[in-house]
Amino acid sequence: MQYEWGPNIEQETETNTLAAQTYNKIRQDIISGSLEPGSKLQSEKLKKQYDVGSSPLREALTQLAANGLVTSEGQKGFRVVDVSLKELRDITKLRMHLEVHGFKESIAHGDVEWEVAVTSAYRRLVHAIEELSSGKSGSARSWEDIHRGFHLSLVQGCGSPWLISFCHRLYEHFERYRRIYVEYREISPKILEEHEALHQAAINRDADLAEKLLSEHILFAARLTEADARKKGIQDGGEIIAAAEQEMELIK
Amino acid sequence: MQYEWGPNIEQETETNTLAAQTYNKIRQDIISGSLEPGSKLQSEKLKKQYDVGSSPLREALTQLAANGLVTSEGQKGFRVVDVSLKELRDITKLRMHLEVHGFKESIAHGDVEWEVAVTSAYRRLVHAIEELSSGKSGSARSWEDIHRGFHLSLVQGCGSPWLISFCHRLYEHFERYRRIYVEYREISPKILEEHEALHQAAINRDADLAEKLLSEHILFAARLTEADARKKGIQDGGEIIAAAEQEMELIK
DNA sequence: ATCAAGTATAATTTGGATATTTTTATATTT
DNA sequence: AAATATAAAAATATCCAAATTATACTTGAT
Repeated sequence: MQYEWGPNIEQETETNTLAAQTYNKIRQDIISGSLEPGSKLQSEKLKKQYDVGSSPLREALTQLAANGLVTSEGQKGFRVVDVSLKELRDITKLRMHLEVHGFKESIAHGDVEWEVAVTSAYRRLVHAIEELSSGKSGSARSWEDIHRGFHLSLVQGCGSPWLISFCHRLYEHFERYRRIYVEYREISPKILEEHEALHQAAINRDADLAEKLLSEHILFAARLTEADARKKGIQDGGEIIAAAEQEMELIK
Repeated sequence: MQYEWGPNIEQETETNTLAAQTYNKIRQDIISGSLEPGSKLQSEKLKKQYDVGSSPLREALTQLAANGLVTSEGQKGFRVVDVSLKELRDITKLRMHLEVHGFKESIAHGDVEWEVAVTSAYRRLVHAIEELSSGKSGSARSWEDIHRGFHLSLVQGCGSPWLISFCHRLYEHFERYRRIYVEYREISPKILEEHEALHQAAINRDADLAEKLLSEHILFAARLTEADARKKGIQDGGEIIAAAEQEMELIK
């Protein structure tokens, strides 16, 4: 969150403290699902696994806890935060609300720098899709990073560092659900089309279209995730109706 | 953030770990302004001041950094996060956006428990005002806690733990600006009236009125804070127009 | 089966070791 | 002589490993 130099991408700088490196590694492992939801994070095991001492590890876990990827109870250590359909829906609704708001603000107030950033992110996305479909997977950044980069670029121009940081956090948690539950599919032409449309809406500054496209895009991803999560037997939060779908009605 | 037991007040449980206690103390001191914005947080001094060792202190600071009250740069330690009019406006806009949204959601979906909670929070507020104006200040909870309790109760029924947690964080940061800059005034009858109106709107489930009242309430507080901040020479973020005021136009 | 005491395990904290940054002093160049 | 560059010293952030304290488990008695 910085105001002097304008809105920025949340620091991904390779901070060299052990604690920061460990934070990134564990974060990756939680989002990718290799550290399972609800599982206990025992310090001794983690110290061996990530080859660090107590202090950096503890610092990493504390940070993760503050970001909501880990829970920390009293004197009982840390756990990977649990998952539920209820929370998936909550995250989805709020993502729709905030990202759409941020996107429209970007469209209203974003400067040329923002347009350039969106286009760059879009080009990287296209490039990554081409590489993936042609087999060679050797891109520097991962598909996940590039995809996140595009979505966050849309709100990057809104002028509100706070809103941007909230969108980051929500995206991160949403991504965890997707990576845990959605089984890999070929990247369909539909994906490319949707992102192209979003890019166009941004460049054309078409706020209404932007709202419609982004809402649908997020909701579609959420539906897919929820469907696959059900198959794999995620615990239901106890509700029947996907509240996010109601929200959609308002848009149509 | 918990889904099993429904929306809840962010844990204020007296966790007994030293780190948690230290976190609370430093947090208080930052919000109250006794630890000045931008000032360096030197570990040796803090260790003496709060009478703790390195690890709990570091843990507290790490947590504060993740919550945005503290910045931590590379190997250069921690600082109290700086203030600017630009950020005050950002927080204000987003608070208006999110708290109003949460309040309306509470009105739409909140159950009886929520109504009870709002009324309780309101009664505590009235009681506190009476005590303050009659001189005896011996209430258990501080005025700040009670006031925060009331405002957060309004969004408590919205059914979205994520939205609630965002409102918490924004309120916390907004409160810091207020406590640092707004010079103490008698609690005017206006304050009591405004909160009574908010309470009534909640109980009557009047969403439109709720939106109007809460927007105005937040904006009024922001104006007051900004005015006093200018007097005391806060650094301006470089903008001239209070963007939040535009938002108000939409409501009228 | 339930409870209590004792043991084992694991989280938290302490205090000090290591590595980095900042400051100060000295030397070199313009 | 002033300014810049280099090197030593001080300050301070980060990290580790041992000591402490709290929780979880086991065992034996009621």
